[in-house]
Amino acid sequence: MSAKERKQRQQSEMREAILSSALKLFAEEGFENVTMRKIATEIEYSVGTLYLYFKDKNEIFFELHNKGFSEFYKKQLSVQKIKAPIDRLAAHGLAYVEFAIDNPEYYDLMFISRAPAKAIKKNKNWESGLKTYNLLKQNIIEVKKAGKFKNVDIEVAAFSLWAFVHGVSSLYVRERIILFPADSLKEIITGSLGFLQRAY
Amino acid sequence: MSAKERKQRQQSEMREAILSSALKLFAEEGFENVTMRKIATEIEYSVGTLYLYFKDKNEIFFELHNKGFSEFYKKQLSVQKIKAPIDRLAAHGLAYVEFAIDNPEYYDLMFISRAPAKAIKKNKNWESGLKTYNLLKQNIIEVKKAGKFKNVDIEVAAFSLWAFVHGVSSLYVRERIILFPADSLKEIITGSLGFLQRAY
DNA sequence: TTAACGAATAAACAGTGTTCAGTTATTGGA
DNA sequence: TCCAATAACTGAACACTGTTTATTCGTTAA
Repeated sequence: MSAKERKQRQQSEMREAILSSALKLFAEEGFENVTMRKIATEIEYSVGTLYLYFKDKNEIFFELHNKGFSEFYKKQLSVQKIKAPIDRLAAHGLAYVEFAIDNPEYYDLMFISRAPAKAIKKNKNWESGLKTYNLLKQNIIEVKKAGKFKNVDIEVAAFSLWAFVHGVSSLYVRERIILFPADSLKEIITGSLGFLQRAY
Repeated sequence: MSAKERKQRQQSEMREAILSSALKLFAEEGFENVTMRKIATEIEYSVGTLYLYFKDKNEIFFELHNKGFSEFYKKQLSVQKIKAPIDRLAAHGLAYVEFAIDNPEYYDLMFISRAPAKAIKKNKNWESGLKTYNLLKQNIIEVKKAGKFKNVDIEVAAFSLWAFVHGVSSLYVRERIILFPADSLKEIITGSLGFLQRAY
């Protein structure tokens, strides 16, 4: 059945082509400026063809959302080599914010935008997000073992830390930190990460 | 010149009518489902008329954004009657998150959505936001006087606290807390506000 | 060779924000 | 009271958006 196999290969190649074009436009022009027609033009097919490979626009961005999470997880893992639990947790938070600053479009898609969130509910594929969240919880457990975080529920601590780094990241991504002069921005952000360590 | 005065009054009445229709639709159907044609139908005028009173759709939502900030500020002020600085700051944070939960559309417009942010840059009217931010800083200063928050820069502390409550609020508003069962949500949020107090 | 099937297309649909020539209403002076 | 000038309003049209579908084209299997 090599004919069928080729068909399947061609199909997944087409999906891949659509995704990488979408990704390119997405990075260049931002989420809101990516249209189905632009993607179609980019891959040199007609608009209708896109709908043979993806249910709708949300499904395309849901796939990019997954790609984002995969890179995100990789970045988080790179921090795990740090031995001291407390330093590791601090680096974890910094890595989180750095990802958002370096990949604002991805971060938007993953944690702010509503578009792919709709697709998530159906696919119940928040799995990728859970994996990184469990990494965080694991690091908190080890900090607890190291004697800090006494009398703090793990769930509460994890959510709190997440909320904090997400707060910093989303204020940055959605440009709500205009208050601060651009050069003091980095200082404020790292300072604020240091601030949270007082809660340890 | 009472004729001119009447003209001006009629003009501002029309703006008000447009805004309250937009607000109504906005609260009922959410930001994305409010169209210029729907607003026009609501006030029983044609679409074109809207553009005689507002430059574009963003300008309408920029005004609603201002209304939101006004209510927001009121809510923040209600906390100022608390005498003990530390309790007051805690209540301040809680009031912030409560506002977001009770007025998700407003919160979205004020701190997440990109639409009115475009209008902000031109009108440089972030003033309303600054007022509430200064309130926060004032409360931090008083907590410092009460002997806490030693060796912490006020700017850093203010940004950190803001980022934290915004993190909680925006995760809620954009529905990224699906992880947690609905009934434990409140517990998590209040618990997380308590967590931050460890940094005091 | 031909019938069947799958892939790709292009036109059309219903919706969006925005513009602007044309119509109507209101005004203030003769 | 009449009439020009001005202001207010309209709705059709424009250029877009995502999505659907009848039709065409190329490939495959008998």
